[in-house]
Amino acid sequence: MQGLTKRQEQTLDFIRRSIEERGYPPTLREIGEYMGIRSTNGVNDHLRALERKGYLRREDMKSRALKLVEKFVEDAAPPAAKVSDEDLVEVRVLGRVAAGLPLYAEENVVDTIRVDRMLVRGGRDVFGLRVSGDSMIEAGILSGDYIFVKRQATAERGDIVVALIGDEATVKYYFPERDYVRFQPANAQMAPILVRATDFKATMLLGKVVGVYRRL
Amino acid sequence: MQGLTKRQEQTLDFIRRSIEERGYPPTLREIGEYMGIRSTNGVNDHLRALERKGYLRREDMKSRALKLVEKFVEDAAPPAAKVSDEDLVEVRVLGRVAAGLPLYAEENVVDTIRVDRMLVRGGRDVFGLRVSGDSMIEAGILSGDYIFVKRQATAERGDIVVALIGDEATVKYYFPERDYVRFQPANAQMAPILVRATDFKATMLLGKVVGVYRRL
DNA sequence: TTGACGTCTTAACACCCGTTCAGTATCCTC
DNA sequence: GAGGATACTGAACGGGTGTTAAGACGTCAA
Repeated sequence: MQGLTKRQEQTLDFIRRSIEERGYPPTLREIGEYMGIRSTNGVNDHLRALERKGYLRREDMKSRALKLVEKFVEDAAPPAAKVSDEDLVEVRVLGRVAAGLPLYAEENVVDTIRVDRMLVRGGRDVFGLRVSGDSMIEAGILSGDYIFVKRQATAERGDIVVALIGDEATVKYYFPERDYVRFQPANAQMAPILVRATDFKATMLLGKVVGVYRRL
Repeated sequence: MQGLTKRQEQTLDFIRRSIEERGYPPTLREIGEYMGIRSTNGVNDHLRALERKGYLRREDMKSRALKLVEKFVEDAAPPAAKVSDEDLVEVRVLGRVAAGLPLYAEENVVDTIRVDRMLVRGGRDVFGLRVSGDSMIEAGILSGDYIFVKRQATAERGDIVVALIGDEATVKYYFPERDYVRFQPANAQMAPILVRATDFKATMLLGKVVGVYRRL
């Protein structure tokens, strides 16, 4: 009678992991989300079973009041690899690309996010933008993605850059040619933008894209 | 500067004891009752102070989501002045997808990176993987990208998931059909992988992809 | 004196969360 | 075939809970 079913064991495992990794037990709905159970009652059934079989204790009407019965607690000391704060970079998200924006305005900071330096190599002079449009879809940059841009006025041929073209910031491949600069979309249905070399000023280049992030 | 006041220390002690003795952290009102504070906001002030000084971590809008910062559980070394960590999530990068890997092996942690919670909504149960291959190229996931995976044993139709198929972890779209589960690549040149429903076990689903990162 | 900080109150709000009820379906055993 | 676990869905209810606003009081340093 003490045997657990597969689902019950999964439930118990999840609770155990939650306590170990987060420091506090999950709610019914958190368990349900992990297990793919839409109903809190479905989860409750599992908890009642675990309680009845002696693997778990609960207190009525309290959130997260789950306690594993001692003999089933695994005491595995997690290493908790510590990372120093010096590995962090603060990135200011300035706005949307291809949206006609005053990029340098301090007030325009939409958000500030922090990521590991490992992810945005290129030092401290990096800012973030939100992408609008499908012009770089074949380079794996979709509408809605965040891009991390290292501020620099020059770029290598073939880099993905953010450029200010006619008061609008856009993301494109950068191809300097003999008489003009070609800003090439990564989308077969879109034409490149050509800027005459004489019209091209370095200040048009806002920076080089060093990272892409997409939330799903 | 970083020292605790008498009340703050009492608060911290109570939280510590609550976790040790009951197995889960207290609510604001439980703390208030013990401390003789009638107002949840009074308690909140203490918690904010403890958080700011680095003794405690909290998650927004969650009940009992208190966690003692580990190094203060035992020794009382003063905390290094740090920017508030409350918005950060630690993600363990476990290895490469499509590379035949023992995913759960503790030794397999390739790296630990920290990103803002904003970027990986889905809580703490998220791990990272490095992508190999072009099977999801049309979904904007390229070879070499990092993906962030929320651990869960089920998924919705159309989700991008990480699944264990024949000892290999792969990233695919998830389409459950009547008699089988279809794992669909986002690449017109690749065929879907079909798994008979009778062969399909929930443990094959490692999680759902909640984020993509690419370093350029 | 002013200002920053710690401490706490009252109040209101909105979401979180466990509980319960009413079903459906499958599998197993007697 | 009846009965009993197991494993859910869906919905509703009500109290639990974190959050925020606005303010009061005292201490301590500038």
